[in-house]
Formats: sequence, C-alpha cells, structure tokens
Amino acid sequence: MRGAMAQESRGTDGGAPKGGRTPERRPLPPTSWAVLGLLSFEQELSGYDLKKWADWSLSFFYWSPSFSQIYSELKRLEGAGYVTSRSVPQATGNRDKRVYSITEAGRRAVREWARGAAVEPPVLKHGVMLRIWLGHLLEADQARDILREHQANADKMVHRARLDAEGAEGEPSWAYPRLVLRWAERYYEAERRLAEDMLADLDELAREREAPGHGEPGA
Amino acid sequence: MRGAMAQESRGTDGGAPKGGRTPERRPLPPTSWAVLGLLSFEQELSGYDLKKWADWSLSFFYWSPSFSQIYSELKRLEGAGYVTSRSVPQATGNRDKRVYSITEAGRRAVREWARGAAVEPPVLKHGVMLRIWLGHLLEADQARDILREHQANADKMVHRARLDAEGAEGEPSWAYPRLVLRWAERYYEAERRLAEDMLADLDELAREREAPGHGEPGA
DNA sequence: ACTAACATGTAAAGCGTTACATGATTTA
DNA sequence: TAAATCATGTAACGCTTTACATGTTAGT
Repeated sequence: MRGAMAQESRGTDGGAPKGGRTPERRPLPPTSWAVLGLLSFEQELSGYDLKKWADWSLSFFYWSPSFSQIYSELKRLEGAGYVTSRSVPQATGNRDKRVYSITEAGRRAVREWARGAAVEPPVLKHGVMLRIWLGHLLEADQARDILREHQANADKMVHRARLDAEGAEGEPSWAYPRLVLRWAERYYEAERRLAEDMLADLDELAREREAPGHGEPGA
Repeated sequence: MRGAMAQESRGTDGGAPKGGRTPERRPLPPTSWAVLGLLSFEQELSGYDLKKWADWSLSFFYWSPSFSQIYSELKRLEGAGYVTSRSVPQATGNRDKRVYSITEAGRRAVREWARGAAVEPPVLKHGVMLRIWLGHLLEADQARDILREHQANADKMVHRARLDAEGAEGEPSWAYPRLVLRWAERYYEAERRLAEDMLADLDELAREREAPGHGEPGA
C-alpha cells in the first residue's frame, strides 16, 4: 500500500470547511509563518530538511525549532491547505521520506502576513542580564565572570553568522536571508561590546564603593 | 505564633515533603526566579506592586508579566516555602491586599540560582527580522518602512530606559538594576543603529539589481 | 564497536497569554 | 460620567519543550 507511484498526496482538504461550522478560522501563530516562510524559498523539503534550514538561518534571530514542533506545524499547515506533501520512498531501505511544498494559497497567505503584520518590538529574554540585575546576590567578581562567558558565546555566534552569510553568497534567491545574517553578525558584535561597557561600569561601581563620600555632589 | 495582628499567614508548608513521595522536586522555571528576585530587593510587595516593578525594570530585557502569571507564580513560590504572605486590610473599603515577603530559604535559593546557573545565550524572537528575511514577498520599499517603524520603537525604548535609570539614581540598593537599565539604553540604541546599517544594505542591494553584471568578479 | 546523521512521529507536561469576573476609589 | 488605578483571582487555550519510540546507513 502506501504509495503506488511514490505519490499518495494527502490532506488537501483545507481551505473550505466541509462540516456546518468552520473548523479553524483563528490566525496562525508566528512560528507557522516561519515554517511557511522556509517553504517559500525551496521547492520540496522534508521535516528534517526544514529543521536544518531553520538552524542555519532562523535560529540567529527568531527560532530554533525542535523536530516535534516542525512536524506538528507541518500538520497544521497541511490542514489549512497551505502546504501539500507526498511520500518519497528511500532507495536505501531507510524509512520513507515525506516532502512538503507550499501551495498557492500558502504563498498568498505568507505574503499577506509579511506585508500586513504589525511592527512589534522584538521579544528578548536575557538570562545573563537577569543575573547581573541580581548582582547584590553574587559573590565578588562573579558578575564579571558571567559577562566574560557571555562574550565568548557572542563571539561564537558572530563566527557562525559570518560563515552562514558567506555560504549564502552568490545565490540571488537568498539575498534577503543573507542581509539578515549580516545583521545577526553585527547584532552579536554589539552584544559583545555592550558587555564590555558593562564591565567598565562594574569597575566604576567598585571604585565608588571603595572610596565613599564622592557620591555626586549635586544630588 | 507567626503573627497575630492583621496577619493570617498561609502556606508555609513547603520545604519538607509531608506525604511519602516528594511533591515537587523539579527546579523552578526562570520566571519564578525573576519574581523571587524582585522580592529580594524590597520588604513586602503585593502582586500588583510586583507587576509594577517588573514593568519598570525586567520588561526591558527579560519579561513583561501578566497579572495572572504573577499571582500563580506567587502561589508556586509560597508552596515551595520561598515566600510568605499576609493579608492587609485596606482602610478604604477596597478589597484586602495580600503582601508577600521572601523567606530565608527563598533568599538562599535565588542566591544559589544566580550564582550557579549556566550562562546561556539570550533568547531573541525578532519578528521584524523575520519579515525582512521574507523580503522576496514584500512590495518595493516595504522593508524600509518596517525598519523605520522598528527604529521609532527602539527610540521609545531608549527614552524609557533612560528615564527609569535616572529614577534609580542615588538608591544604593538599586545599583545593579541601574547598571542593567543603562545596558538596556545602549542595547536599544544598538538596535537603532543596526536597522540603519540594514537600510544601507538594502540600498546597495537595490543598486546591484538595477545595474546587473557587476556581481563580484572574483566568484 | 560506537557515534552521528538520516528520518518521523506520539504523549505528556509545563509555560505563558488572554479572556473573564468583580468591585471600590480617584482623577479628568 | 467616563476612564484610570487599585486589587486579586479563575478558566481556557495554545505554544513549546522533553521524553519516548523506532530503525538504517555511513563514517571513525
């Protein structure tokens, strides 16, 4: 069974509801748009491929998905009629592969989302800053150690983003992803610099505490 | 007897398990540490107060909590024995207020967390960059519009962080929060600058597309 | 012989937001 | 008289991660 001619396309029921009540008219969550967005570049991708592409570019500024989330997003998108899939038997006796493509409706939907969405401030969850913010609970010099480790992490990201951006050179269809990877490179450089500034501020704070009585005379 | 006047302290059962099996030995989620951290500065705070303090500082780099989350976190922390609460009757016929304080066990726990947690890369979810990344779906100049609106948002954040940092001046116990607010100020300035660089890159991309054939000769 | 990569999924549990519910006081 | 502030919570829902389940092939 399961694929006479490597085809067996499934679930193109989406779009129009079949029952009396609408099955799901709620807007898709942002991560769905990210997956659909990935499919708007390439022809056919498996869940496994999608994870790789996401790690290669989206992970720097948006999202580092798990396999399980990729697969459930694909199911959702298929239910909405935004992607179709077909099963591809593997030559090597390995498990069959299911590859996904964006539909015309899907392409229209991402385009509308990308054009019409509101400009919202980025969401940042900075655990390092949370710990510095609790500096009164740290031991002497521990804030410094945390910041230096954070800088090392930022350096790694700079290099990764640079490599990935270079990998995108020459491909005209990746012009925008390349732009964003360049942005990411600079972003993590900025993180590094900001940590440097904060280290200087910590020094100043320590100096003020060693020599009290010099507190701003104006206040 | 732990308070007889306007007291009614509840839920100090935490710490040691009462049944045969341990009720919850899982580590607290990061947002719990954020709430406990807030309580490590001030003596007694209500859920409402906590929200205000969180908006004032944590919201810039970590978390902008909802009331419902604050209240459920407080319940969790009370169950763990990290905070205690007492009810304070309001003079004005308004609903009673419940104020929370950190316990010694709580203070020890946050301290250990702040000192021992791993340095993890910050989590960033940048919707603006996601849309630029999908630039091939946008209309001409739309990427630019998005970036400029993003810059305006960043400017607002710079001003807010500056004001809040100034508000923290002179209070020695807020030295570290003030440091982090200064960091936030510079962070949003950097966001602004990065958007400026990207606008320049977009111009360059447009020029390359108008005058083709100049593509890097070395490749 | 082991590890990494390929390949896809289910189940459970926790995190977090949004909507709902209630009501007094103060300020415009 | 309308809105904002003070004040606390429940319920529902949806997003996300983690653990589990399974098996082949290629490289070290």
